[in-house]
Amino acid sequence: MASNVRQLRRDAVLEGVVDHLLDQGLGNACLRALAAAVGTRDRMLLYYFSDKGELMLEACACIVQRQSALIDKILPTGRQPFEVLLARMRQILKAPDYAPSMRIWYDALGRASQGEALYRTLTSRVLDLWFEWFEPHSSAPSAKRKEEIAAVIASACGLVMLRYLGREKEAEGAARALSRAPAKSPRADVSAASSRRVRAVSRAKKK
Amino acid sequence: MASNVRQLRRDAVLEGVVDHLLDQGLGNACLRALAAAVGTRDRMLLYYFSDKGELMLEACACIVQRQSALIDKILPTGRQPFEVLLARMRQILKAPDYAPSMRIWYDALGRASQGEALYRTLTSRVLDLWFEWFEPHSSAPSAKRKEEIAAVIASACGLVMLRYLGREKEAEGAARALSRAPAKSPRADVSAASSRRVRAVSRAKKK
DNA sequence: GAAGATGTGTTGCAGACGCTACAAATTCGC
DNA sequence: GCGAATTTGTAGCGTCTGCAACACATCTTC
Repeated sequence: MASNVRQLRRDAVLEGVVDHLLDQGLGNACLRALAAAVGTRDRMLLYYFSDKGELMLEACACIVQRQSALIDKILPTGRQPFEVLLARMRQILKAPDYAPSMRIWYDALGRASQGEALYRTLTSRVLDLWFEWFEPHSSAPSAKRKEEIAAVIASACGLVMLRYLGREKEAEGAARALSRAPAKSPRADVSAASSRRVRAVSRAKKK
Repeated sequence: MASNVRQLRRDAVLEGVVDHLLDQGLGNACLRALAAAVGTRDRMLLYYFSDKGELMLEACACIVQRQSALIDKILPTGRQPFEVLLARMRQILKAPDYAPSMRIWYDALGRASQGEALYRTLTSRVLDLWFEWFEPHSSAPSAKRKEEIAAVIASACGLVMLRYLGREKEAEGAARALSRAPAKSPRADVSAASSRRVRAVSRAKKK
């Protein structure tokens, strides 16, 4: 019971820290600043969490969970082709609710690529999450499903990267190009087929 | 003449700093460590460069230049379709020579997405470079060329991201999926056409 | 209401960092 | 060879960071 209260307070602190991280990014988040954002002192953070590392780990886990909840609301039901999934993934990543986590994603990516263990596990976990999310939604034959999902994730991340670097327009164009058949100009039939699919997306969105 | 010598020494120091950054990443690179790597003291770095910021900026510019040289060696001549360009871009980004700059790229990306001005200009510059590189190499009609190039850049970055997060296999699969027509399963004709193109890639590589 | 457990505030250490002050050494023009 | 400018070494300031020590407050339990 006493420890129950403690847990509640700990969770509240964690929640506050997460909010602050989503708002400010994890770059140079120091204990004192985090504590101030939650309305307490660094002393308290180290009281609830053994370590700054533990705090960050739990905070990131919390962020992943929030992402998970968010994405569930947006994913269309039923199996969909590449273009639809890509459009949806982009829609998710662009959503105002989701955007802050994307900033954190890139930050974690940088740290992970530098070998920091904490962020390697974090990014790995998020990737797994994404793969899981799409598994029941891809219309690709099961043999190629994983490939197609990976393609969706990779291109969506690339597109959002362009966006985050201020190349919104280029990202839009690239999305269009990716949703066309690779052999677009000489094959009217294919681009017609793919634009039929694109229309299917917008219909799906309205529903 | 004296100032010429100074310039030479400055360049040598810069070169050393760049090597160290490529080797260790820019995460938490501090003046003292950089200086030690070059065989001097932080005092000297601040003698040659007014600021840590100036040092980092010039070092990053230097890295971009090295990238530029590297990529020129790999890009195929003549205009090529999406799949070929994508394959080439991936080849470039995967090249052992290039890998270290990719780590730095992600690092800079994280910092840029957090608003750090220095890294925003840096990433922007690299993007421009990539766009320029591909401009004369895309076989897309000029109206759609920029879109297609953006698509190549975005997907390649996404694929390499997967790679860097330890999803080599998934990245390979995704690359295969992206080089197929989006509507692969129901359309044997299109996938045949695209695999024809893939074969063209390997021929181009050998040359 | 005393004794112990649990929670909170204050203070500051030890190390890292960017950067500066100041002086010694080296180089250069003459 | 000498005076002056350039180049290097040393020391350390001021700040920030994670974290610990210690004391006080509050609560629980009997």
